[in-house]
Amino acid sequence: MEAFHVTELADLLKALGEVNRLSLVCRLCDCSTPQNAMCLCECCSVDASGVSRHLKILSQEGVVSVEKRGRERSYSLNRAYVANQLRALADKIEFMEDRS
Amino acid sequence: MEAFHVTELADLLKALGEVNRLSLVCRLCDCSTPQNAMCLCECCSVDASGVSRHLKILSQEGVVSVEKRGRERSYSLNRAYVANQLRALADKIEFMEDRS
DNA sequence: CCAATATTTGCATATTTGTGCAAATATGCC
DNA sequence: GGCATATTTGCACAAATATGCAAATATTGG
Repeated sequence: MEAFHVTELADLLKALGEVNRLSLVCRLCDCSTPQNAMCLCECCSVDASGVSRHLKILSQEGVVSVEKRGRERSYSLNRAYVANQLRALADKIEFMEDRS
Repeated sequence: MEAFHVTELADLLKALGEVNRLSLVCRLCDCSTPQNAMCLCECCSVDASGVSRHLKILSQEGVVSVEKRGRERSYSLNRAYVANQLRALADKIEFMEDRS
């Protein structure tokens, strides 16, 4: 029985493993308040439509949450979720499972 | 000044974010001794040449180490390295940086 | 040296992915 | 209502990626 759903975890890592998306995530790391997409455009080298698509992928993978506010959408990091997933994998990798 | 080299970290995550490669990594997780490629073939749905290519990518990203032994190559996980990278990202994501 | 085994590489290919632009959509503001 | 702003979507396209097969390479063991 696999402790991980390999496919789902791979999807999460793939979402994080693109440089512009990871830049978006790093940018959101340092924001205490939710940010809209226009503001996030500045941190990566794609136009608004590209940012929109990247944020959609991050949202689908649970990396960010989006809240509609007027004509803007505010994005915020799901810090605990992402950190826990990464740490779970780190633990699996570092500490071999006991198979007694 | 960025604590992370975003590009390099993205490359690592991308290497891990493919389902067959992550399967290989998970398989190596549970091995106390280095494994050869033939043996690793069983855990993912690609032929030997595909496994060879995936292992090469993992090796280039520092995920696995390879040791030549006769006509076989033994692969082992760089547990500490990968775990530390993942935890560093987890920490950055979870704990917002102090900008005092 | 030869046969067997393990791995890599060249080639072709199908699929996915990232991207920009322009158009469409949504919504606030006057 | 009508304009301005924010975001999404359709389309086209180039580049990257994953894959299998067959051939090449490496190396062991007899």
